[in-house]
Amino acid sequence: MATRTDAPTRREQILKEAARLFAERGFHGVGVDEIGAAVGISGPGLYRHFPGKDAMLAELLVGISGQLLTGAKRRLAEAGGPGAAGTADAAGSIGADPEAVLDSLIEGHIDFALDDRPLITLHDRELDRLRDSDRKLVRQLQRQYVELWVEVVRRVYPDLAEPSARSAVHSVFGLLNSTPHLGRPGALPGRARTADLLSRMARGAFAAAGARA
Amino acid sequence: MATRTDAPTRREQILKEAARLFAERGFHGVGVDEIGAAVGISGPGLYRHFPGKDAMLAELLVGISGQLLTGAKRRLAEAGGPGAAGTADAAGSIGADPEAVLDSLIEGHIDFALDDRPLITLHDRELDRLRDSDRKLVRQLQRQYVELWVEVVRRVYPDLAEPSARSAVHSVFGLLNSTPHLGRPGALPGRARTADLLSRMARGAFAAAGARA
DNA sequence: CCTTCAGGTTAACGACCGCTAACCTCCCTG
DNA sequence: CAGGGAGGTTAGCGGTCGTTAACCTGAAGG
Repeated sequence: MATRTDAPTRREQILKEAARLFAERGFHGVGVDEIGAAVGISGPGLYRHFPGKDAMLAELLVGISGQLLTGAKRRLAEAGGPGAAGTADAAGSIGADPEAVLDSLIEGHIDFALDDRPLITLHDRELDRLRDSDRKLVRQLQRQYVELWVEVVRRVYPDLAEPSARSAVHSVFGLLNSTPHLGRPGALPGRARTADLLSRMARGAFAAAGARA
Repeated sequence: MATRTDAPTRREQILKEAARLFAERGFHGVGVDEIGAAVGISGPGLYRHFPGKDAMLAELLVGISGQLLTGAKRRLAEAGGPGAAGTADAAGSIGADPEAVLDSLIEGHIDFALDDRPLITLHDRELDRLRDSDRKLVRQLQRQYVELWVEVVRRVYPDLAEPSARSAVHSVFGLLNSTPHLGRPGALPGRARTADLLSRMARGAFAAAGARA
């Protein structure tokens, strides 16, 4: 996957601006004219690229969920190590150092939360505005992502019962997804420092959850 | 403050149902007719109790912020202990055991997050839909609440710089406010167990943030 | 040079929504 | 037993919004 250097397509511009506006004012609070204006065209011109306003939200949410899940699976496979390359199922490849895998998952989620704040906001806020089929798809991707985390967490903290582990995972998501509330980017003590703080807190939260539960 | 035993007034019914609907589908996603239907009257009947739809949201958000702040101040004063009753300013009364104060703040926030889930959802989601004056008021109350936490946290972890402490507080709010994602009430391992888990995780997160920062 | 098509434009339609107007009906009170 | 206010009702207005229709334009291709 080479790094993108070419200019973003009009479609991508639209998705990016729509994400920002939806995050700022909510799906119903943004009109198609505003989205159009944000990319320099006006109103109905959007319909050359998307069949409707709903479709933009759907593509955003499916993209987010898929990206999170894909990234997590990749990290899990990598952390399995070259020695475990032959392992068939991803779940089995958590391997010898589950703690490193958990750290990697945390790091990946933090990267996403810091780099795509509007998407993180949408991700758990506008899900109910989707058509039934899209919503089911997104929920399925989200559930897989959660279950992947739960498995890793339980590998690190075997005493943690599954319902508690799932609650803990959701809570840590809440912690990591708090980045939109951390002030405008620039008021932060630096991206690396913030990422480090979040990572330490997430690990600390899990450790506290897993201690003699 | 005696415990309420009398029936809720119509106004209170409306606010409760409006909070639930706003949390479920967003402020713009709910019509006044639906709010009316939820309390057994229909549409414009609401205007006998509120000057407009905006006013309902405003009252909800101001109420939430005020209630959180008031509760926190009370806990801080109580934890100051009877011996510190003469202390003038609240900030000065954190007293001998700041860790106990922090635990109390956490407990209070958890109670709120578990008992009033729709309000917690609204609290950081629909703030921008308010009139300017109301939004300023809510933000001011929220900021005071945050600053109160920051002071206590820095008392417990003196090595933590202020920006980091503020980030940590916001992150822990994210953690505690994740309760709406924890599944329908009943799928949880019991309220007390959930509260305990959240409390441990919050303390663990703060501890990890404060360790040699 | 003519055609085609991607990607725009403006006008306008139909639905919905917040809110007001006008009216009705108990229930309490002097 | 008047009467007045609290708390409803339905009808409807005005504005907004998503979407469609009809039209335009510049660049690529045979």
